Amino acid sequence: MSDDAPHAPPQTPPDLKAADGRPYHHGDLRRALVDAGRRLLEREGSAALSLRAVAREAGVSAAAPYHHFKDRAALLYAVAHEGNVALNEMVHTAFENSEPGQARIVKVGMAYVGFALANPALYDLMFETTRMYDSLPDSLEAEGQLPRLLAATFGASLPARRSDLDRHLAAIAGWAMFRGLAEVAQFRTMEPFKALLGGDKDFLEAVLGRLDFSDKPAKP
Amino acid sequence: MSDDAPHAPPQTPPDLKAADGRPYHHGDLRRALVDAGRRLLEREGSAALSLRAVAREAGVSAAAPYHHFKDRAALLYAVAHEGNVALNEMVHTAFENSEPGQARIVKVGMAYVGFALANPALYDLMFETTRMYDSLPDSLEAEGQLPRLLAATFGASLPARRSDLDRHLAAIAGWAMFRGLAEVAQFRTMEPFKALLGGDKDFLEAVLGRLDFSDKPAKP
DNA sequence: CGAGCCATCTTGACGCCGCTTAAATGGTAT
DNA sequence: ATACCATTTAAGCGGCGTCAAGATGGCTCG
Repeated sequence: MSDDAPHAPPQTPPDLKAADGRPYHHGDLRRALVDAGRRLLEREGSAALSLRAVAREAGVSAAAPYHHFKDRAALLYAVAHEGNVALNEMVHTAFENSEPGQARIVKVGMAYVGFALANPALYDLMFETTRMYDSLPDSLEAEGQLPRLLAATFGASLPARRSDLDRHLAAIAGWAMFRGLAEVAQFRTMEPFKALLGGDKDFLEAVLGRLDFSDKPAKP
Repeated sequence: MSDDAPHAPPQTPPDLKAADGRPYHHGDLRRALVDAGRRLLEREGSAALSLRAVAREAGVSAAAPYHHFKDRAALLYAVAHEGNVALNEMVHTAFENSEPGQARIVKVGMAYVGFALANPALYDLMFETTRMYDSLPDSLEAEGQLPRLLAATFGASLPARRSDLDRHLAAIAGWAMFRGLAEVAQFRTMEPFKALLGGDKDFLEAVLGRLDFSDKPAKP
């Protein structure tokens, strides 16, 4: 019933790498598996991300990953986590290189959606696993930081007198907008607009320009 | 190379049901399989939607579905399609029972997101398959009608003098907003807000109330 | 410096899956 | 009644996730 492992807990955490020196046989198989996963993801799409394929790609037996990942989902989490770190970094940079307000919203949004457009397979994977991250402890730095960044992005664009609830609702709406746009922007239907506006970048800027949270009460 | 079947083309289309009378052996297995799929979806989630499981649920052999669906994806399409018809109907009703402008945006949005909240597994499936619908011929009524409804919803809320491009961009932004909100609204993180505001309905209304496309040029 | 520990990795196996091929079945039309 | 042919079944292939048991080899401690 407790949160301990079923058998006697070992001295080293079970699925964390050795932390300083390189581990025993392979030389950090966990790292190699995640890298193999990212390679497979780019090469053949997220459907090809099987444990066996990843093990094959890393040159180990089919059961080897089970000493580093509890199951297939755990491996996907690990790959998606790296994506979240990268996305978080891009959004963070966009946040810091912009002034508060509408301009920042557009810049952060373009960073977010641009990442999804540049790494569609990886973003898909992150997307699929987000629902399950959501019910994990928030010890995952990158996953927790991103909502906070967005809250800051949208919250700060509101007039100072507005309530905390208003800020939160604005952040939620903005987050939803980014996620939705990241999805829709990949649709074939969008290509005419992209062509008309001169590419992904201008298309995103035009759509994000429609967002305005400047001054609107939560309950009319 | 042609689009004909590999063997001699039969008199009736291969994967459409018999259209009036009930077919040969089972009595409309295609219908039964889709129903079994929806049942399984609600009971065990979209991961359990295997062809074998659906066949088992319908009480036929594992290979039987292949005479009604080209592959697993085709079955998922069929189930998702029914979801799209239902969603389309709800959105259509919301559209007709509202005045143009901000009020309609909120009503249509609540219908859309409300459907996703009420049928999470089905919406997920629709969501996953939308990307592939997008590259299909638009002979699918419900799938094509929904974007048009949203375009009307957002386009009509713009002042008459605005350009067609503006209307389209507004529709895209709105569509993205709905999709994103349908996703985010299912997160555990949203529960405090829902509790604070008094439930799903008021939460959605509050967030959707943040959307404003009333008067904003496409290129500032 | 040698012996043993124990995490790591392999081998082999089980059940489920998507999908194919060939044979059986049973409405329907002649 | 009979022949046709769509429909369904039976059997099988390779791939998958996962587990149990054994082999391997780096690390630690005597």
